[in-house]
Formats: sequence, C-alpha cells, structure tokens
Amino acid sequence: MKKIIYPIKGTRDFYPEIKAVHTWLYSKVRKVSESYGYQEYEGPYLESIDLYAAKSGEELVKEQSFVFPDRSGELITLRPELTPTLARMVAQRQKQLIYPLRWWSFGPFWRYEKPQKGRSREFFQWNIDLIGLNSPQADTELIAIVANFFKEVGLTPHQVKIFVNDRKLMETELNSLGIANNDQPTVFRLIDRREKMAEGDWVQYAMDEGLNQSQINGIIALLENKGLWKKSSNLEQIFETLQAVNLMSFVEYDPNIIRGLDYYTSTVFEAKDIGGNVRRSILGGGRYDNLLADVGGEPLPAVGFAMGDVVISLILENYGCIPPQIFQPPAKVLVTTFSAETLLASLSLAEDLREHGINTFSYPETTNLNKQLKFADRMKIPYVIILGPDEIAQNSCTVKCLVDGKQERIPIEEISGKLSRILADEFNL
RNA sequence: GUGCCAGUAGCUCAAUGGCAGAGCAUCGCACUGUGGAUGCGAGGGCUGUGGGUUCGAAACCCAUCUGGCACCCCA
Repeated sequence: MKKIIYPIKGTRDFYPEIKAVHTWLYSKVRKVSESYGYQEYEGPYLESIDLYAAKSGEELVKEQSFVFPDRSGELITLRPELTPTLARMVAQRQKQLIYPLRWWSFGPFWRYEKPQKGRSREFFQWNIDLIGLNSPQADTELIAIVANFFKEVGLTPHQVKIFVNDRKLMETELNSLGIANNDQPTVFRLIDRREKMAEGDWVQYAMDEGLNQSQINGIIALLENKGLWKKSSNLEQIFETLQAVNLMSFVEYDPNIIRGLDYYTSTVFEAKDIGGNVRRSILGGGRYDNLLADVGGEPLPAVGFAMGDVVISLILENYGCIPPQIFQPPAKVLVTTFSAETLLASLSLAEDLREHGINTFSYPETTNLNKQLKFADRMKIPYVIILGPDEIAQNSCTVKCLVDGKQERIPIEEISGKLSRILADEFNL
C-alpha cells in the first residue's frame, strides 16, 4: 500500500464499527449522568496556557500539553483537562448560577504522551462535577455515579473497584510522623511509587528524599493500615452512605490512593481493573475546594471526577461488555435495481419508503441481483425488495427476508405499511 | 523524554543470508431473476522508510517512522 500521509502520532481513526462503540459509551455516560440530574455542558477546546499554569501541576502543563502560538503570538493550549475550564466558566457566572450545580461533559482532550495501550495523545473524557456542596454525602454521590456507571455497562465488583482515600487524613498522619506540610508533595510522590518499586529500592529512595528510618516505617505502617479510614469522619460517613445505598461492593478503602493533580483537597478516589490485566486507572477524581478561588472566583467547594475513553473501552472489550448489536446498518431495507429500464422505478420506491419513515438503501447502479443480495447479506441488511419487469407489470414488488430466505410478492401500495409493521415488531423501531 | 521488543499480501502469520509463501478475506466463473454452502480459477508485495555490509538481504549493521512493554506521568 502506498502511504502518502501518516495520521498524527497518538490519534485514532474512528471507523464505523469503532465509532459505534464510542457512541454507545457516550450514551451510557449520558444515561448515568442524567439519572442523577446532571446537565450536559461543554467548554472550548482551546484555552490560554495561563488557565492551567497555576493549578494543574507542573508536569501536565510543561511536559504534556500541546502549546503553540497563535498569529498574534499568544500561547494557546489544546486543553489537557476540563476542570480548570469548568472553574473558569462557573467563576464567570458565579452570581447567576443555581447551586448546587451538577454538570457533566464528554469531549476531546490532548496530552503530549508517549502512546501505548490505554494511552493516546488525543482522547475523550467524561467529566462530571458537583459544585457548591461540601459534605461527605456529596462526595458519595460522585462515587455512587461511578458504581452505577459500572453496573450500567455490565462490569462487576470482581472486575473493577473504586479505591477511596482522604488527603486530609494523610496530611494529619504524616504530620504526626514529623513530616511538615511543605514536604508532603514529595512524600505523596513517594507513596505513589511504592507499588511499582522493589521494597529495598523504595526505602533507599525514601532516605534519599531525607526521611529517617522511623518515618519510613511509619509511612509503611500507614499504607498497610486498611482500617486507617476509621480515623476520618469524612471517610466514615462516605462508606456509611455507600453502604446505605447498597453500592459498597464496588468500593474499598486504600491509603495508597493520593492522585497526581495538585488541586485535590480532601477525598480522592480512583477506579481500577482488578480482575484483568489493564494496569492503568480507569478514572480518578476527588474534592477540590480551592480551585474556584484560584481562578478568580469566590470560594466554592466542589467534587468531581474524569474518565478517559481509552482505558474503559479496553476493559469493556476485555470483559465482553460491548453488545454486538450496537454496530448495525442504519437501514434495514435494500431496494435492488433490476435493470436500466427499471432503475427509476426502484429509486422512486426507495424514496417513497423513506417518506414513510423507513430507512432504506438504494442500489443506484445496474448490476446483477446476485451481487446486490451478496451486498445486503454482508451488510447484514435483513430485507431486500426486488422490483423487476414481472413485478412492475402487476404493480407489485417482491420482498425477501434474508434471515429465513422466504419471499413473497405483494401489491406495491402495501409495501411501506407491511415493512413498517415488520420492522416495528422485530427491532422496536 | 529514557530503556527493551516488534514491523512481511486487506487480516493472522511462515520463510534466519540463496526463486517471498500459507490460511482466512477479496474478485471472477459454475449460477445473467435471488445472498450464505461447495468446487475451480485469478488478482494482490519496493518485506514500514532511508542508508550500509555482502556475489547475494525480509533476515546482519546504522538511522528514522509507527506500534507494544517497562519507566515518567496520568484519563
């Protein structure tokens, strides 16, 4: 094959069968979001780099964003995440919006990453946020939305799990080990890496960062204490509420969950594939009570999460959760063309069917029936209409069902009604 | 941005320095008013790209692109 122009590295082509999965995922995201009353919104795909500079974390802005000058020389960013945009949009209309505010979005984002499985440079994200409430039960609502999304797409608690922690709890505990708040970003990073490193290497790394042996032992004890949540009234209430709404089976406490973004202030959570081999996190979120003030608004508490489409699609495919019937031809009927003499009659009949609300393929070229039936078969079109000289002479047409192979000849004026009834019965159209 | 592995027909892969192949798919015919099945036949390749070594390279070397794995980071 001659390759002339390559696609941009890390982008994906959505061929119809892939686009169908994407559309299906979008519909599930919409369904779950709306079931809790959240409203859909969208921000611009281009933002000023200043919006992220303050709060998203050094790495995300400096290393992972697509940044370029516009024609006036101003630095423009292809948005790497949505939360700062949301904060900006809310701050701009802070006085006129109605709180608590529940918004969701599903749109494209860009990060300059090394592409590999589960990670691309152009991807979609589901963002959902609850702004204006500061209670454990508000955090629980977001976690419950995740659990309900998993149920909606057919994932089970044996396959995926939502791990929850509280940064405030960790801060307090680290303080009592004599680790000052200023040093905590380093320690958080240390915690983040523990699962990926050999024990000895990790201890050495911790000592290189200036921790003493008793602090290291203290941190290890923290991270292995699955009951640490009992020291946090916030987490206690979250788990109690999840228990009450019968969703706790999807949730687990994990003191190792810290999250990378700088703006999280308290509750943090992350969902992972525990039954399979996809190591990347499915989604992550938490409470960010300072961000509104940081982008110039009045202080407003907020909680939310983001889920990328790439990892979840992989997992859904691995677990066989994607229904095969989502990829179907939009039309269930093909009106064949018999000959040059009958071509116009066929096209006219097809147009008539469409006017009756029946999605219909035409075959706007004269070729043998063999080929047209084979096309219908391969496209999984269940019904074909044959309109040859015999049918036309009798003012009729032949309708053939490719599923059972049966066919019958009926008066032409009855065809649209008959097809409407059949399709309504079989496909609930 | 770092390290490792891979790239051969539309797809999955074989050929390990000596004529580039198989299965599936595609197309044609049997079957010009009827799809799937079967049989027969055909097309399809600058072996990711560019250089080098060699009498000879898909194979060995260098570079580069793309993908995958582990880092980094994260959706």
